[in-house]
Amino acid sequence: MAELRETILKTSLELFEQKGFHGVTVNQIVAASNTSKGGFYHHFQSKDELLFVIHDTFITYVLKEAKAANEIHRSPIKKIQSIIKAFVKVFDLYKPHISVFYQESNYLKPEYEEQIKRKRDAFKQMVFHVIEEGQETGDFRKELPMEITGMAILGMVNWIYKWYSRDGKYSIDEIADVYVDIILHAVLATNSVHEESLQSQMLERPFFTNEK
Amino acid sequence: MAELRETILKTSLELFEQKGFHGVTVNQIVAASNTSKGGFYHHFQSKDELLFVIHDTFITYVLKEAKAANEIHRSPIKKIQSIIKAFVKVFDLYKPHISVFYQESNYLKPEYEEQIKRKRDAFKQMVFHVIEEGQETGDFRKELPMEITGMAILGMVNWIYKWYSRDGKYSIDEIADVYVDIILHAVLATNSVHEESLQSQMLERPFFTNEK
DNA sequence: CAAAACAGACCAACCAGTCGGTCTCTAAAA
DNA sequence: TTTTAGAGACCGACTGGTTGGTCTGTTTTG
Repeated sequence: MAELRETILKTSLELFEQKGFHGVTVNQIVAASNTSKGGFYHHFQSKDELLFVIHDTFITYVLKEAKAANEIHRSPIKKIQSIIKAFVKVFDLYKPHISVFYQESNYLKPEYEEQIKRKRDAFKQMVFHVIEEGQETGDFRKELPMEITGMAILGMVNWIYKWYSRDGKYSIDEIADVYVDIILHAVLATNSVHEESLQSQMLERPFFTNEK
Repeated sequence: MAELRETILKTSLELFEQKGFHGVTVNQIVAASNTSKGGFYHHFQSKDELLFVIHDTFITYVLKEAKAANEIHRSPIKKIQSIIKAFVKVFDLYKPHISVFYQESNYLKPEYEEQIKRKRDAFKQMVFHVIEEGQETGDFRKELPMEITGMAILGMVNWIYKWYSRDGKYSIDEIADVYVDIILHAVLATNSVHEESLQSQMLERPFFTNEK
C-alpha cells in the first residue's frame, strides 16, 4: 500500500516549508510520519528524491494547465488571461510545494535538476510565445521587449508564494483578477483594433470594480 | 587590518551564489580565501553571522536608496519612478548578495532574522505608501487594491535576481525603463488631471521607443 | 613587548544512508 | 482446509564520513 508514502510526502512538505530542506533531518520526518528509517527508505531512494518528487508534482501540474489554456483559446488576449489566472490559482493549491520549490531548487542533484529545468523552461516559453503572438496581431504593444515583459509577468506571479495566505485579506480569485488587469493594462495596445474591445477584454467584471 | 574580512566576504559570496549556503563548508571558504579556520573565526563569530552580514549590507543599501527617492520628489508618479529605477539598478550592484538573500533567508538565526525583517518591512511600507498617495492625488487608479498592486510590483522587481545577468541582452537601465513603463501603464489613471501629462511622465524617452 | 591577526590540529555532534531482521498478507502446495 | 513459501512493507540499531567550531600556539603589527 502506498499510504505511508503519501503520509511522508505530506508531513515532510509541512516541515520543509517551515524549516527548509536543510533544516529538517530524515529522523524528524520519520518521527513526524510515525514510521522509521526503514519505512522511509523503502519508499524513497534518498532525501534528495523526496525533494525531487515535491518539485515535480507542482511543475507538472502548472505545465499541464498552461498547455490546456493555450489550446482552448485562439486570441492572445484570452490566452494570457487564462494562463495568468490558472497560474495564480496554482498558488492556492500548491503553496507548500511552491515554497519548497523556489527555496530549495538549487539543492537538487544534477540528474533531478535537469528534468525540472526542462519543464520550467517549457512553461516560460509558452508565456513568451503568447506575448509574441499578441504583438504580431497588434493586440499587445509592440514597443515592449518580449523577454523583459515576460520575465516581469513571471516574476510578479511567482512572487505570490512569498506573501499569499488563504486566510489573507484577498481571495486567490480576487488576486488573479487584479493581476490580469494589471498585466493587460501594461501590455495592451491602446488602439487594439481586434474583434474584442479593450474594456470588455480587460476585466471580466473583476470584483474590485464593484467596490464603491 | 580588515582586509581578510573583505576577502572572506567576497569569496564566500561567490561560493554561496553558486552552491548555496548549505552547499559550502567553512573549510571551503577558508581554502578559497587563502586563510585558515583561525583567520575565519577571528573575523566572524559563526557561519551564520557571515550570512547575516551579507543580508544586511544589501537590504540596508536598498532602504537608504528608497528613502532618498522618497524625500527628493513630491509627486507620487516621480516617486514611484525613482524607487523602481533605484530598486532595479540594485540588482546590478548586488546581484550575488540578493541571490543569497532570497535563497537562504529562512536559514537565518532568529536574532538575525528579526533585524532583517524590520528593514525589509520598512521598504515594503514605503512602496505601499507611495501607491496610496498616488491614489489619493488621483494620479493612480483608485480601483486597484493597494496591497495586491504593491506586492505585484515588488514581486516583479525582486524576481530579477533569478534571471538578470550583466552579459545579457538588455542592460539594467533598459530593464529599469521597461519596468517603470509597465508599472505606470498598469497603475496610472487615464484621466490624470495633474500638472504632468500622462505621456510625458510615463516614459522618460526609454530606449525602446526609439527602436525602429 | 603587548595585543591583535592568523595557523592548523583536533573534537564532539550530527546526519544520511545501510543492513540484518521481523511482521503480515497472499497464494500455491499438500 | 491446513501448511508452507515467498514477497513486500517496515523496523531501528549502527556507521562512516562530514562539519561547525575550539584551542593552543605562532607570527605580525603598532
